[in-house]
Amino acid sequence: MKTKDKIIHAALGLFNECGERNVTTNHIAAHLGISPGNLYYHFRNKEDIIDSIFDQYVNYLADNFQPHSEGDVTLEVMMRYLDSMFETMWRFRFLYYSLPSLLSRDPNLHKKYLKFQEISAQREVDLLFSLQKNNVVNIQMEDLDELANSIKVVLVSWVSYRTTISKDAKVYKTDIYRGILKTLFMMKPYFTEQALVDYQHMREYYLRLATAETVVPDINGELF
Amino acid sequence: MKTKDKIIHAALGLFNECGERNVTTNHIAAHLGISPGNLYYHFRNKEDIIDSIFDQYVNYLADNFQPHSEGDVTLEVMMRYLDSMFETMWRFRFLYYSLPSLLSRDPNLHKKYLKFQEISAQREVDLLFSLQKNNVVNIQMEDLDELANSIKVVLVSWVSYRTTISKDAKVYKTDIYRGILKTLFMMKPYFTEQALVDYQHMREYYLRLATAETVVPDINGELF
DNA sequence: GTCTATAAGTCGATAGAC
DNA sequence: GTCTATCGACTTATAGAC
Repeated sequence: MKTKDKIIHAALGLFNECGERNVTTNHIAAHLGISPGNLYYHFRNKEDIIDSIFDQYVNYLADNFQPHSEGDVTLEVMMRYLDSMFETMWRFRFLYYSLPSLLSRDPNLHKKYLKFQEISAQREVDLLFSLQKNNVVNIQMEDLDELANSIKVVLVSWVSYRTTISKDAKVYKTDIYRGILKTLFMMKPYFTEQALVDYQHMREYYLRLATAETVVPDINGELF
Repeated sequence: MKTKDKIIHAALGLFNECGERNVTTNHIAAHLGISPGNLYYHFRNKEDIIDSIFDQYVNYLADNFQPHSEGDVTLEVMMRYLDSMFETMWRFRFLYYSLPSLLSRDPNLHKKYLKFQEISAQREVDLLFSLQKNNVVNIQMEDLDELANSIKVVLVSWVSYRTTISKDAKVYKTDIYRGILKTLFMMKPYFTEQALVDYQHMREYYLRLATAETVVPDINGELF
């Protein structure tokens, strides 16, 4: 792996583990066993590193999200979407750990973020609309946008929320499944009777994952 | 006003306006026209200032929240509760601007926060339960806790969320009313038919407040 | 209580040799 | 590409005079 990629990789791992504000360029260099000067040969500054990670994040999500086939959009398709969203947020969780602070310090990143949010908001509305057409949900048209937005709020806030109520101020993988359960629950009042059966199955599935024994993250496993 | 109180007051204003991480003890002192040494005579360190503000926050909420009378708990009572919650979060919005970062740096504050959250969570469950008894909402018992929790997630995340989607990375008072609308919307599927009429009225009321001309906050008005 | 002055440390970033 | 060495800016916090 090239040094530039190594830096991005190490930075992501350390940011996720310790929070971006607590990780200096010196830390990243030391962690890789390279000099600070070398790091600054590859990146103009710390912001530059974060920007690169954000680009990876957007690409990662684009790769892992199959645009829903024009066929039937079932609850399962919706779940795959939420799965992939939460999975990505786990992988890049430092971004959501203190998003306001991150964005206020980097207007360029903020612009990119807003653009990205606009796209995913539209995608969620589309998904709900398709669920509607397939009789999975029954939502009044005037409520559809707002439900999609409510789900989005919980989605982007989840990592941060779980961090605040965690005794050791950390998120674990099981927290992610709880997030999926939470968004499922928010859709529950709108499910049609036949979809409610599927809801119960999915709920049980994610509940099992959410209550699985919490594995203390291994920093080496995280980073390499 | 005593110097100690002046410091707390100025710190709160600056934290809200600029974010706690961007405000140093020197900034606070300079803003008040006192010396850094003087500030450190009154507070051991910055953490000490934040802790004092948090205590004010808890007291403020305790004062402004009238424990719901044992009489009828209507939708209006619930709204007064949400009103006062959001109002408090506006007044102390810097706390929610980057809560995870704040709490991870101050374990003592984290403990206090968790205790406080536990109390308010229980209060929200109680409120929903009372609404249930008064035929305002109709919620299956197994869903009551989860709905209360969902509302709480949106509540504590709202300031942060609105900051991220704001073009200038700031929250305004109108954002607060949108937050109330959002929590109202989350309860909507559970309202009984007669309560839905009240819902529409309240929705219109807060919608007017939310879409009122945005007033650019005056830093002097904020601080003095 | 309040001030001035400054120590002690951190962090981002660069210069210049190899 | 990588290293060593270091600068400058900023921040917290304290010592000691008034």
